[in-house]
Amino acid sequence: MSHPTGQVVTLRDVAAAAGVSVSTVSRALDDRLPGSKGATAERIRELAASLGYRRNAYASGLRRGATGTIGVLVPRLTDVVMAMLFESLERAAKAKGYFAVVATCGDDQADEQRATETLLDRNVDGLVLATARLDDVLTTSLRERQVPHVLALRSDRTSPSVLGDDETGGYLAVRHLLDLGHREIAMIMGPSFASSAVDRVAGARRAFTEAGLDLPESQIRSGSYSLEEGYRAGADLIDTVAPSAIFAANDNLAIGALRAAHERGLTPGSDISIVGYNDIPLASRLPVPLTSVHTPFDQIAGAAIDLLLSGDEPADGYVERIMPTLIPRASTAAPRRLS
Amino acid sequence: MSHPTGQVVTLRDVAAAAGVSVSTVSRALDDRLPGSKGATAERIRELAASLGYRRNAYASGLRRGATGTIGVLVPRLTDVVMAMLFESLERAAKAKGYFAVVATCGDDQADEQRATETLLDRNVDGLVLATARLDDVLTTSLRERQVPHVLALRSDRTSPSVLGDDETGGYLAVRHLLDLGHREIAMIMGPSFASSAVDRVAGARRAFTEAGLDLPESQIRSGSYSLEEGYRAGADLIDTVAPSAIFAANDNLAIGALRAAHERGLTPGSDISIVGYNDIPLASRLPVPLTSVHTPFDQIAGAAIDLLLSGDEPADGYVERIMPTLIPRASTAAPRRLS
DNA sequence: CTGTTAGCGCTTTCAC
DNA sequence: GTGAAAGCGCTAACAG
Repeated sequence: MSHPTGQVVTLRDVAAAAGVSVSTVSRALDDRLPGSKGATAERIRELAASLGYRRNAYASGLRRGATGTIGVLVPRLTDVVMAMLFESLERAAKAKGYFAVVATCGDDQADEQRATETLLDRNVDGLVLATARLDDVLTTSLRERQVPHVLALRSDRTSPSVLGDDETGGYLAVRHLLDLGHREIAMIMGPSFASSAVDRVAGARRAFTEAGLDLPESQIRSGSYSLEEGYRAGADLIDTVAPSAIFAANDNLAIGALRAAHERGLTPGSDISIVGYNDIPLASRLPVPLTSVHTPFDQIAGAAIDLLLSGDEPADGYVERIMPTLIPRASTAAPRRLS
Repeated sequence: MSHPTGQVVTLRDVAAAAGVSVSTVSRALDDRLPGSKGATAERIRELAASLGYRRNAYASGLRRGATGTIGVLVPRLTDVVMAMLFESLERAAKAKGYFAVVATCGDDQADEQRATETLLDRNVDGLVLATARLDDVLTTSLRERQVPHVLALRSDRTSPSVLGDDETGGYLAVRHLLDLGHREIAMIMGPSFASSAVDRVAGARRAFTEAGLDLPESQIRSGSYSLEEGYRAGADLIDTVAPSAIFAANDNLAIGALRAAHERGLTPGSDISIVGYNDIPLASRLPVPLTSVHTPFDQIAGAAIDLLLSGDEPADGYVERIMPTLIPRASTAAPRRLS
């Protein structure tokens, strides 16, 4: 590459052109503190713009000790849920004058560790993690090292977190099925190390209990949040439990279950009801649109960035929960009458 | 945030601990040039590791004039195609010791411009763009400013590009349908500013011509690469042209068309055949698995990174094309006999 | 192979 | 308000 990071116009150039010193230019262009800055400042700013001056983020960051960059860690971006979260974080960060960089680390704890170091090496001012496990070790070390960080979507129950209210979401989903008249309800919960999965089950349980019913372990399948897992678990549940409805703790799982149902000749909505979670864009656009619990990613991301940049250190276990909404669609309906 | 970018251990600390000068340490830790570096070097490296030293990427980048960072620009990450490309680029970059940062810019040309400047402001050593238009203006300015860049997936026919062989892919898709016996084939092409869409149509045309057939404009719909577009176009084609098969230039479009077919009581595979493009993970896991043209993202990303880092400036119009493969699945079958 | 010296581009005291 | 000077942490000449 011929022309790597060769600075085009520097502060020196602007200073020379304006006939002032670099420090004056630096101050005139410093948009952090006061608003207006007198006449010369305005002149300098116009000059800088016309020369095409752009601040060198590295030099600036080196001196300031802060880089205006927020690191985001997600397991994968090919999971639309994570892509949506990142896009929301990117927007929220931008609105505050920050730039978001992302690293992916899969589900491996060692890779998570490595990816975090990589982000920290890039001098990020703080971290948003969507990878938290209930038994997380990484977050402990971040707290010890005093690295500013916020967990999003999933919590370890200790580091500051911004989550969807998963318990309520789980409750809403099952309550919806119960209201339709379903009694044989099974659940595909997702990975048991994720607070989102655990909390959604807890909410589901509450709905059952409230209706004087029970959610036996034999009707719950756990695993990852993948399509395959949904397919496997859905097939297994239909074959062994034959439920009239399935609540999947994630839209991917629900779509996998949809396929299992289809293979067995069951039509979603009429032969079997299926509820997903997150309301990814695809959910409403499937051949049979999927009932799902909508997660407000923009709100979660906004709150996460605010919390990260607020500067306060919240007490251990501090959590903000954003309320989800159930969106009923064609994949759920009253169960078939026994004939 | 209490403890922003406060360097923990610097070269000075390591130098002091080792009883040598900072430049000695800097050289011992410079993993760019020779391999082994004698005894003291080894000792220094161990010491640095035990002290937990991490090079400050900003200071290093400032001095070196290169930052080991590659900027990636995509329209959106919630499009799985773009997410797959980015994840592949991230891996390919990492394998070469680089870090990939991404920015999203939607389909707006002004936002594309802004996002590019943002990436350039972060001193990236080069850019990979998946946003190229046939009438692109941004790429022109990048060439003028001598910014090292490579286009991926889509080309402007001028800047160096690494693409799937879309013409061949389009040919394979239509050839497959023709071989099954289809004659009434319609096409949903995607955005006409994207070379991928245009080339896939060209390939499709070649297959038609070769079979002594024709692809009239009235059987082609263009628009975006979105699910909605697929739904709209699919519905319209079915209602007006009533084709026995549809080739969609993208899996999203195909899935949208699937919904339109379903709404009209048509079962994919038996009543209507549908082919997609890219073979996203979801394609094989739909209730009716989707026939699709597989795009090898890892190869494309690897070639793009290699080309970017090679340092040569390829001639205008230089393009590498990676061969796709057709994956037949249940969504395509021989047409219904006229009864 | 090692240390000294200078400086990447910017920000920030500190005087004026 | 402005400028001179120092320095963020690191690397690259240049001598030795």
